[in-house]
Amino acid sequence: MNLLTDGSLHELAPLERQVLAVFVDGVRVLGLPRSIGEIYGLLFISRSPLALDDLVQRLKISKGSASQGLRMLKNLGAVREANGNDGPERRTYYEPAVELKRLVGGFIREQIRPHLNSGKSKISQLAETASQIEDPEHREFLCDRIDRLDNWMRSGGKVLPILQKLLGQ
Amino acid sequence: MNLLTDGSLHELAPLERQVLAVFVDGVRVLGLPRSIGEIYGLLFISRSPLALDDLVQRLKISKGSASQGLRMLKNLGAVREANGNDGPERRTYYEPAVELKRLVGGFIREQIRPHLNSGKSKISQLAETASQIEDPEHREFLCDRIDRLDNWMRSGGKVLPILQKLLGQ
DNA sequence: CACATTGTTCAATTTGAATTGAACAATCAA
DNA sequence: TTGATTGTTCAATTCAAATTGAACAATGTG
Repeated sequence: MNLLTDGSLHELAPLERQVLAVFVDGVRVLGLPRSIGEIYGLLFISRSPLALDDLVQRLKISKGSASQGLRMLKNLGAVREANGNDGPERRTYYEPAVELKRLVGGFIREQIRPHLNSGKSKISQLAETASQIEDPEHREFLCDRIDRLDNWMRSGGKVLPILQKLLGQ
Repeated sequence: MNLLTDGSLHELAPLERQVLAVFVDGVRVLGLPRSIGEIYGLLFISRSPLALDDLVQRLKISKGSASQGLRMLKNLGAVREANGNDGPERRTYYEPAVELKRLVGGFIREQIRPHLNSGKSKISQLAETASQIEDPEHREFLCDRIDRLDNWMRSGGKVLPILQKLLGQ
């Protein structure tokens, strides 16, 4: 039990609620679940790192959600374990990564790249299939479209690192 | 009734199915509904423009879905009405916009910008609220974080047009 | 006009993803 | 060892978003 009055047991303040709202619909745009926004948002607006239990109590979510949410945020590199500030505490505390560069990088790596890659392999299959069409005119049309698709993917792949660089301040 | 054998009444060919699959999970990454991917995908891989009824029959979706899907795609600028190829046909036929630039532009305009804007206004409210916190240390912390949030938004706003330009070939 | 065709709207339903909660590890302390 | 604390897993449930389908425009045709 934490003896310091750090507010972990209180209800959310109005300001905190508003911040959470911003993050909740921020992550929805990115196609991530609401709880991810709440967890990251609360860490973002908290002065000291929080443990899983703090999240459960203050956000009124289940341990399961908190655990899974933290895992995803760790994978995204959006959250890290706070290195033990005082003695050998057992619980692990988390703090947010607040550099836009890192957040964007993690999102691209975890959410965008995999889709781009699986897309590319699907498309080379498509090209194969299309090249075997009988009717020459139809085949030409299909190959043309698939080629276009392939170019989209390439463009995407090229733009991502640039994007990352631009957002690195 | 179309007398040309353009395949509108047939089942989807394997190749078409594969293309749809690519688009379906393409749009899922963007947080758009599956039907959007199917509709756009079928238009993309069809040699001639299709009418609402063609979509209903070939994709086996309801008229409602097709209508709403086409509306969204029109708003995104991803689909346009095919200008009457032959006489005064009553149905309207649709064809896909295939320039990446246009697709990205529409998505940014319709899906990203609105969120950025509403986010900005929420954040200026937040800054207001935070500046009224009593405790100076806490206030400073909060203002700092909110300022950071604001910077993220600005960065986003600046990067979008660059992104658009980069994808314009 | 009556009737057919094309398309829209929106309440009801379905579906898929997020969340819960209970059982289960794992780690430490007495 | 037992019990307390911290965290994970996953089947069951809940919930929000997408889809349906039926009623309703709108437009053309004889």
